[in-house]
Amino acid sequence: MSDAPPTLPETALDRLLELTLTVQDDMTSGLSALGLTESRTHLLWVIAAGGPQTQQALAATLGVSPRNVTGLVDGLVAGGFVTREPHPTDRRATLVTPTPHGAEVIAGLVAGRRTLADQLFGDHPAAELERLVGDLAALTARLRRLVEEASP
Amino acid sequence: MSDAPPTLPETALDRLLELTLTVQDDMTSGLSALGLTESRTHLLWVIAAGGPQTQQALAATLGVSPRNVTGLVDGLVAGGFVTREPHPTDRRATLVTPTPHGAEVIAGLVAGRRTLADQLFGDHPAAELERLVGDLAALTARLRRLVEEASP
DNA sequence: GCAAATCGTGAAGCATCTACATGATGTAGT
DNA sequence: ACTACATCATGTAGATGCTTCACGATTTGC
Repeated sequence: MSDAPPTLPETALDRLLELTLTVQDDMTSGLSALGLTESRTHLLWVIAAGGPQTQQALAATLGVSPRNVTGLVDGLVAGGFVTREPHPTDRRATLVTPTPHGAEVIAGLVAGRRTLADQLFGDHPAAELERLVGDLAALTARLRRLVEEASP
Repeated sequence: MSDAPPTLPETALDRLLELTLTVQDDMTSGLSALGLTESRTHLLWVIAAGGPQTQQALAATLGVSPRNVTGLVDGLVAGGFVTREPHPTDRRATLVTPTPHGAEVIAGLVAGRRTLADQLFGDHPAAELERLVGDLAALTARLRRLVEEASP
């Protein structure tokens, strides 16, 4: 097929996409060993950060439909990671609450995150790391702006 | 929940994950407008790069099961992006071949990739870009090594 | 030739996601 | 208080992406 040599910006984008895929792989492979999937882990992580929440709140935070949260919570309940507790004041709602086992797994995830971060970035000089953080943040912000402009 | 302030490496990892998710969003939103999904686009991209191929070859390149490729090609055929042509020498195999419309879409994807790359990186000085490319490549290589060590 | 490997796909199943409909409950307005 | 309307979770139905196992149709190696 017609092969123009990739420009430098194209190379950068390709590397970025490659890294994206690799990060994805790394996450999922580590998670499946714990009996977790990526989506369910994301939900568990949100609960870890924000405490027991209604499924509506989780849906808003995760950016998915409330119906989908029902399914994700079903899976986490089946795995013994969380329970559905009655909401103290609203009988329509349930509070998705980590079990002791779920809390253990969350602690493991937090520790794993730190370990991975150290393995990846631990030996970088602080100045260089801050520059990288700034680069990544700037890229993210720019991408978000592009997405919003495309679909207003 | 217990909130230790994130370390600098943790911040870097968080930014990386954030960027990963944003890239994902950007890709899928642009693609759905074309009637494509990410997986099917990935397959189309491989065909664009390597020409008409058997489904076995596509499965190997994509890293998925041959059975899955059957489904992806089904979708692309239904959308008029590709056809299944008989293999010239092996009557068991089919050559997944882009239609004229599929070729157009591929050309659009190539152009879109360049546009996005320029929007994201076009105004970075070349030296800085090369440094970023190096950083991203090094991160990818390191991650891959970690994945392989974890599951040999 | 004949047995073994290969190609594509049917069948069955799981996970993520969607939109729409429904019952139960909460809230606000009159 | 009673009626509307909004909200919470979930049943139903369907699209997509992925897997493994089984099977018929070939090709290939000996």
